[in-house]
Amino acid sequence: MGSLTEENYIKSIYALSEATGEVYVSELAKKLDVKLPSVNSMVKRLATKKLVAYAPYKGIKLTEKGKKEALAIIRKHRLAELFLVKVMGLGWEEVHDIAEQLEHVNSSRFYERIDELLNSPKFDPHGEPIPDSNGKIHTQKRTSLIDLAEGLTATITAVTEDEKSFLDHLNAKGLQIGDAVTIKKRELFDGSITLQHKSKKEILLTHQVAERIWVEMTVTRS
Amino acid sequence: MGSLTEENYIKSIYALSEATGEVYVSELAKKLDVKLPSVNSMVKRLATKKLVAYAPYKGIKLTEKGKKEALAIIRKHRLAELFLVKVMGLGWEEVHDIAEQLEHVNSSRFYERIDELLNSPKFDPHGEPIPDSNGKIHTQKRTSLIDLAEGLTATITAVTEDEKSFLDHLNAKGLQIGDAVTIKKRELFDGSITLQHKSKKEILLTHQVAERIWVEMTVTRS
DNA sequence: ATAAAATGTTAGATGCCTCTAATATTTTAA
DNA sequence: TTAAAATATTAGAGGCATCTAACATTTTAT
Repeated sequence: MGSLTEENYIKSIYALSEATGEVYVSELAKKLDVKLPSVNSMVKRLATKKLVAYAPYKGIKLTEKGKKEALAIIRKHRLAELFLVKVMGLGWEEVHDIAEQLEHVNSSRFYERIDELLNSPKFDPHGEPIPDSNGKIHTQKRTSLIDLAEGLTATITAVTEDEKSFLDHLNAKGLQIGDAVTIKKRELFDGSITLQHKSKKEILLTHQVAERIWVEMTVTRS
Repeated sequence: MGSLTEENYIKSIYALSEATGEVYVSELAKKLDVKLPSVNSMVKRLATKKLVAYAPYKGIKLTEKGKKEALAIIRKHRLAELFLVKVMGLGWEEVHDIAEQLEHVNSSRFYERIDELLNSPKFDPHGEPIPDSNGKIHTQKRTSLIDLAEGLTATITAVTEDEKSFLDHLNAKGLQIGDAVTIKKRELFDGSITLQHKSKKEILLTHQVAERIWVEMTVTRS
């Protein structure tokens, strides 16, 4: 087990490499809110521990060992988020910061039990996949709001994006996980979508927002 | 908020001072499993932060500020233990180490919610009182197994002692929080007690063990 | 009352993680 | 193609938390 700081570096390197492939010292410094030399010396330490492969002036890459550690932390983070929402009844927009701390708890028993209580979930409340205990991510086809034709009804299952501003936006519109919505109108012009919500209110979502909302089709009986 | 290490020092100083009044550098070193000079320099740091009062070669005392911080940590520890047992279904003997980590989580929301879910509990699963959010401990008369007369029936509500060996001992005897027991026989000779348990088994407890078990009298209707 | 034992402190070093200031390399643009 | 801009590294220092070795004080027991 590395230190808390080390875990945060590993996690950030993983996240950045998922997003952009290569990871640079400057990006990492920005993400972790530390200065360049701090990153430089930490990356060197991580390299001696064989957690990253690193050559000066070149990008940073996680080794297999590093990747495994990253996935273990991400698993804990996402399990924690789901647990905070489903078991503890916290709002999806307020769980991220708590999960940032819980992800560093070192107790297989604790996370085993969370996994059991949640019935080995595959996605966290923001729609991100939860790696299994071996670090394997089971990706699975998912349908976004923008994939639905007009008139269809579906249930919101998750959202991507951890950002509080996004989650607050959805809350302000009155949307929650589990809500049933019907596509009222799809604007060809700007890709925005008008929903019919259970509250009977009509809700207008921009394309940018709608594509981040995952749904499950409501089965229509014949 | 102090560092994790600082919190552990504060907590240990509080625990030792509860047990013995005065706290000495050597006791603290033993409890925290570090060498004397480490304690010495940390205590000096804590003194400059006004968390402890300290004069060389004299004992260590928490200031009001230090005491407040200690009680906040203890509150979090005990809430966490109860939560792990009651909400997550973990065994009382396995929650201590996890709570040692959760007690450092910095989120009033998290602990507010735990407190709510547990309905503002007054005692943790080991029978220790839980300070309220102002650091006040509501002590309250409690009845131990050794206070009961023969023939009386009561329900186990908690135990003192955090030690795994003690908790394992009780588990081995088949005793759990919530179990109803009847006092079958009290030995004058050695203070041991024979219980009638719901499982219909008779259980023999030494005085030393029985006095650490808290019970609530079962109300007898007329 | 003093020597031995127990306890506590100081000095100086190390690892982790961060910083600023100075320098080096790589990329980009004139 | 070379100067400017962007990016990365090194050097050196500081705070936190720990250690070992050497020294100081207090307690205890003869």
